[in-house]
Amino acid sequence: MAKRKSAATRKYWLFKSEPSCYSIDDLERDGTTFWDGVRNYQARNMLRDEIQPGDRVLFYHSNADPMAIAGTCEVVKPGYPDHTAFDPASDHYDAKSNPDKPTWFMVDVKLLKKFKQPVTREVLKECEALQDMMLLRKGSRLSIQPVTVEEWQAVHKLAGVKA
DNA sequence: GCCAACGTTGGC
DNA sequence: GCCAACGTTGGC
Repeated sequence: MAKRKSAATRKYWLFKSEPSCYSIDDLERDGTTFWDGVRNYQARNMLRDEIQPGDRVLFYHSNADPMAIAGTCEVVKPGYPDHTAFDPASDHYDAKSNPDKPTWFMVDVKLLKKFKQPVTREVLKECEALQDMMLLRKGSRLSIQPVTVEEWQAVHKLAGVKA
């Protein structure tokens, strides 16, 4: 699998997590983690086929107070089978999935930056440059979403951080 | 292949 | 806690 190394070919994404499940503070503690538990085919396809080492990720806290982009991370390992699907003890267990023919995939990410001031959903909604952002569309439930470079930059501007 | 019923997500 | 949007399931 070819690695993306240059900024020119880098892609940008947004990953959602409920902080009660896994937060940016957990990632700060761990440094690197595997992004398990995605059980949606559209998101799976991105994890398996599109997301590459060197790609950048906005870390979004969903179902939280406040809902916010809490920081960023970098993909360090491309898609590989999500072993939690085979573990009956896991919350993400999928009885129908088969280790010989994995259905669900995950990637590894490492923390890049925890924003000192998380960029809240409220602030995102007010930003002119983010009016088309998938995250802000009504009924948008995908937990893995593509982000444009312009959106990536706009979020950093709001965070007061160099992109 | 259609579609109603159901379960989940996630903002409000 | 509510409920709209969405994905999945299963009967036909």
